[in-house]
Amino acid sequence: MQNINKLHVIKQSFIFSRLNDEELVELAALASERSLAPGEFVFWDGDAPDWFYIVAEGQVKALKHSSSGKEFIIAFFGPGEMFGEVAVFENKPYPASAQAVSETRVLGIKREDFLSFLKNRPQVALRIINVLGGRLRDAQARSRDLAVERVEQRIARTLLMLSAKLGTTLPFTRQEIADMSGTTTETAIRVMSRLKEGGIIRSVRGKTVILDELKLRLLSEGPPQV
Amino acid sequence: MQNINKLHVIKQSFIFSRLNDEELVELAALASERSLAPGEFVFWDGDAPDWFYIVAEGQVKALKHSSSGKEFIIAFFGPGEMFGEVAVFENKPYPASAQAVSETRVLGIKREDFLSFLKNRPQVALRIINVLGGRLRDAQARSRDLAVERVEQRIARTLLMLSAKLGTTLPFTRQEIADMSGTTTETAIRVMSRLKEGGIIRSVRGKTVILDELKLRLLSEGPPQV
DNA sequence: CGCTCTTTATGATTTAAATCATGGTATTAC
DNA sequence: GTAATACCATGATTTAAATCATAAAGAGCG
Repeated sequence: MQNINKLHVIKQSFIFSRLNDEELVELAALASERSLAPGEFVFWDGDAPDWFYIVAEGQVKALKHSSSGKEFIIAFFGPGEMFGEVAVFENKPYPASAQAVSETRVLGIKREDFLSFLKNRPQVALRIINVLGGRLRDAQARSRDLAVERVEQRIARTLLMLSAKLGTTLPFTRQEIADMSGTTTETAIRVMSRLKEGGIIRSVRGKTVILDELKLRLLSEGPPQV
Repeated sequence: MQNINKLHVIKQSFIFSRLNDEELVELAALASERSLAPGEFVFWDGDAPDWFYIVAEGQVKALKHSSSGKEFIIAFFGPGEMFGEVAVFENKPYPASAQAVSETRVLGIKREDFLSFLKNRPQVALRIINVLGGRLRDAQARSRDLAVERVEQRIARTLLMLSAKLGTTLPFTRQEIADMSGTTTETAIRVMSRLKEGGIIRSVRGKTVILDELKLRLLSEGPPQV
């Protein structure tokens, strides 16, 4: 019944995909499922880190607000991806909020259950290290970009990053792209209008298709005037 | 002889501090020492990830350059801290350069040696997860700051972050603070001159002392006009 | 000791991007 | 089917911070 479904989800996720059947069953027994409507929050920035999550279906975005209330999107997570793990490992409040984008189902595992499960599974730990390493790399590259690149390049990089993960069709509004690139909606619209004119992207309401990745890459790497 | 020294360094580091004597000796045998003059590079952005490092003595900074050559300082590492690990785990080129700040000694362990050592040490893996988790949290918070906060607040946060790690006396020039905060040297000087006038910091050439952490925290959290 | 180099300082000017403002056009809601 | 809402678009204005320019003072060096 429902546990079969959980098994499937767990098996699908990179960090658990190498578990044997017995372990999968054990883990599935620890997991509870939760359904979320679009816009609903899985947890809020500052909540106690009681649960470790995997996306089963749909999409979750991690976001943080500035002191003045502006939103910044840290990442999107799709089926099979874990989130909330940093807080769980450190036993500190979640450092960001997690919000369902679409109709979404997640699997949650209680902090203690997860940690004790992990204690005897070095392979899983190594996989987690891999995932965290990759995210750290991305986060640092992104910091650098936000610190020293200008908007046009930041937006280009955001688009490239997204397309590397999701393919050439990106289901995001200008507002969301702005919130990922550290700029305003208006500026994102302006920049992307130019990209459209240049034949680099095509877009309709809430959806952007990357047409010319090469040009986009050039743009992201150097100022046009060089 | 020299191995005693290595042992000491390894034991000092958070991720290895729980190893037993036998394991420590084994690991020390794998480690080679390297001395660096101030300004010398341990590795460059893009190099093959052949070595995993721990700082033995001195200080190493991780930095990245923008397409236009501007420098961005990702982090400083002191004695007992690991660096270069992300590249080693992912087996991808180092994502940033590592440069000795002062007269520095590091211990290097070959990628394969380190990974096979790790395979049978889940406790070490869990510790690494902890460190990576903490760094990821920091990197994401920093991205948010760079994306949505203004210079004054970013600089305040940089100072707070540094003082949380190193104490109230910070051995950095305005230029370095600027490179960590994603701004220019002039702007960092201006902002810090104001902090000085406000009695929040005291400073002499290349050194800054935080006098009023509370005020600094207020400044970092909200716009003064509110 | 004088010379050079680095760090701090400060003013003037420019510029990229934010902000303010307004309008059109799909989509969804009632 | 009309109203309300979300998204895209563009112009005008403002502003924060970069850039350009110049200078002084502390450190290091021959």
